[in-house]
Amino acid sequence: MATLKYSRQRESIKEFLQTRTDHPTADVVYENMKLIYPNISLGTVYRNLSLLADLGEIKKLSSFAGADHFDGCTERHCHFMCTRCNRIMDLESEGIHHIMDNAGENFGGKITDYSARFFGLCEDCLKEMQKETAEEKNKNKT
Amino acid sequence: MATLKYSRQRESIKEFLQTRTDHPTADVVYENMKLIYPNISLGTVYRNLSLLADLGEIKKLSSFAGADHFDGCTERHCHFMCTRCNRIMDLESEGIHHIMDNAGENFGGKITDYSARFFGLCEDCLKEMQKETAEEKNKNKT
DNA sequence: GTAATTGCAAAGGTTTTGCACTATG
DNA sequence: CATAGTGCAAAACCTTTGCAATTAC
Repeated sequence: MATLKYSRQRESIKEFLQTRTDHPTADVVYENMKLIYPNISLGTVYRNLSLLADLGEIKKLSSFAGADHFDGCTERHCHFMCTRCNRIMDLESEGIHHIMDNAGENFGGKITDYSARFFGLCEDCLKEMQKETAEEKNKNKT
Repeated sequence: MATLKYSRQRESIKEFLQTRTDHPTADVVYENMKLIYPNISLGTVYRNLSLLADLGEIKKLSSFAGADHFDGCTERHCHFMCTRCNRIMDLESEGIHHIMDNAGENFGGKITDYSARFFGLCEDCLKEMQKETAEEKNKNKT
């Protein structure tokens, strides 16, 4: 196995992800890294994101739409994605881990991990929608 | 909204997915459709998969790893992916739907759907691994 | 010095799209 | 005959990779 050497770029990428709660994509990480290292390349960002994920220091969130997202928080937790504004938010989910047991009950293999994602409207969009509905009603009255 | 017209290709794609339980990728669908329509194009397959998913007649399983997978079964259910052979299998999951309530408890928005995926070793791979472990032990003895 | 890491650019895999043509209703 | 759907090819998109130069140890 290759010995790990320090890299400023990798350290910055990790720190950046840890300060963000919005699960940025590789491209967003790249744009932000360019502010610190104007010559950094997208390849370096991808290589480091991949390496950090392998080391377990960040998490890669595949399977939302389009590009992968990255999460600086490595504790097992769930995500919510708003179908209106596409924001991805963390969700308290201690009480959910037990579904691994549920799922394993009628299953001959061995379940060691899971990923749960929730979809719907975030608080902000819910309010927006309610506002719009109210406006619709007013319009119909007049 | 555009009026829908019948298409043999689309019908075949839907039927094909309904006979399969292994969640094929677009490319696998394409290869199988070529047996029926030698001139069918990959673009047509993608367009129809996308259309069928929008109509709710199939389900798109985004990025487990690499290409998207498609599921002819549209009832809400969970999936298991074996980390050894990469097979994707359906999982009984009636008892899991309630996590939507759990997740909604401390959440200001509105949760309307979820997707849960499980990872680990499938029954076959579990047995393979046990066999290998046994062989290792024997080797060490002699 | 040796080997890991970088920047760059080219290539890879997957999916979408513009266009002229064909088939459905 | 109007227009949805098709095949083809090019492009778009996201990610990985080969290589020579740089940096860490």
